[in-house]
Amino acid sequence: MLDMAILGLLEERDLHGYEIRRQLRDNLGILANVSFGSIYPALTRLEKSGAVQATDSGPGPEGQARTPKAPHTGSLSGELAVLRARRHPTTHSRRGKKVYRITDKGRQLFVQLLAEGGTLDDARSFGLRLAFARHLAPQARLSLLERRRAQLVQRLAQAEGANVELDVYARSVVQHTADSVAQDISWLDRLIASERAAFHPAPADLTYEGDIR
Amino acid sequence: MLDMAILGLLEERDLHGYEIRRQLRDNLGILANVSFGSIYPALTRLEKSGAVQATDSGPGPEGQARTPKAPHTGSLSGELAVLRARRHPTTHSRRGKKVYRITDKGRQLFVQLLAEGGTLDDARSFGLRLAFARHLAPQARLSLLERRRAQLVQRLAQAEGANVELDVYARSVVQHTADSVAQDISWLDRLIASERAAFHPAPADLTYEGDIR
DNA sequence: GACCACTATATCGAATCGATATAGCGAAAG
DNA sequence: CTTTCGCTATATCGATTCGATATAGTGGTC
Repeated sequence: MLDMAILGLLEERDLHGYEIRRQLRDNLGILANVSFGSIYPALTRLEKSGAVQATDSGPGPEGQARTPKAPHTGSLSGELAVLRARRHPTTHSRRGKKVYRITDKGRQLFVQLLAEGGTLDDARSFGLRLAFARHLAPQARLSLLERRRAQLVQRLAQAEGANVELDVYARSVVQHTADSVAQDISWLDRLIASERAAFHPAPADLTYEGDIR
Repeated sequence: MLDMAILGLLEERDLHGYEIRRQLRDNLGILANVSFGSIYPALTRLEKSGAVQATDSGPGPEGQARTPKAPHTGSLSGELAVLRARRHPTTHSRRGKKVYRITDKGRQLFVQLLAEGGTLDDARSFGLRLAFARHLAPQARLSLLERRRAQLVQRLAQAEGANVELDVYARSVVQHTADSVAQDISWLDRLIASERAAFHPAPADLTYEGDIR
């Protein structure tokens, strides 16, 4: 789920982890607040699978590899930090920016994740998918919306006869959630209608121009 | 989060894992669909912490199994049987059940989790908390509602100026999510007003000559 | 020069999910 | 009668995500 979002952002431009998090938080923050504990592992596995490439960007415009200057702070804590870092020499990274670039394989994976991947159970996952839906073909976009709609309708139907024997608070929560789901459905209905209108630009026009089989 | 829900159910009566899942799904399913992969580990850690006790007992005192006369055929009947079973949950007491009972420590933990524990970031967590809010003291209940409200207001404010430079789909998702949050807030407002009315049972207590409408 | 806020990467443990394995049992199907 | 099917019931595994925490460079302020 997060992989898809990251790839979607990298479609626009190359980014490093911190920037990815900021863009997600600033633009889609109300939808999904993603933590670093998710982003960095996600970037690592995307790189490992070949979907993105990391380019170690230097501090200056020359972009050369940074000279590994030792932390000569003179403080005791600094020396201890160096020792600790040497004791765990896993990649022992210098704190430079790692700028990631999407590969062809990544673009392929992105569209696949967008169209089929993952569940569209929760609003989080579906919302992120829809937020990048401009990268989908029109019929795939429509299919995404309709599948989500069907899922919500089913969820609503299941909750129909369940309100019995609940106290005020539980019933209020269930009722409010059901109302929210109903509103999600009508929102999806508007989106679906809009999609169909874009696909058939003259729905009430019965001339021979728009051939429908 | 799940621990709280399990303890809340066990406050009512002793249950085993499968029943816990069914009750959650049937009653609060629209809110949170919990999988066995969460429930059984949760029960294990609750038992390990002393909040619940497992009694290896067979069929409990409820024992009255309804005889399901079901003259149905094939796979279609299977679906119908599922639907009917959900409406009329029959407690089949079968082999090797682990029935869990809440302890005093568990009741203590339950109220603590309900009032303070965990984040109330997502609707899932808060909804489950509120669903069991009858076990809270009135002022703790009010505090829960108000903290959630403040959190949503902040979230909404953060998303104010973020709509720029998003395409149609992303903007639609963000806008719809913001609308949902706004509706959540007014729902909370109604609940808070209702709580305050219950706490001050005579809001129209007008000693002076006043207008009562 | 001390302090603080922001940028930046990384790791850890815990919680949850979805899939899967295993098995008993009742009823319909053949 | 035996097979098959579906429901009940417990458990585990790998993957993902979160929140907390550690580390460190940079730039601005008092």
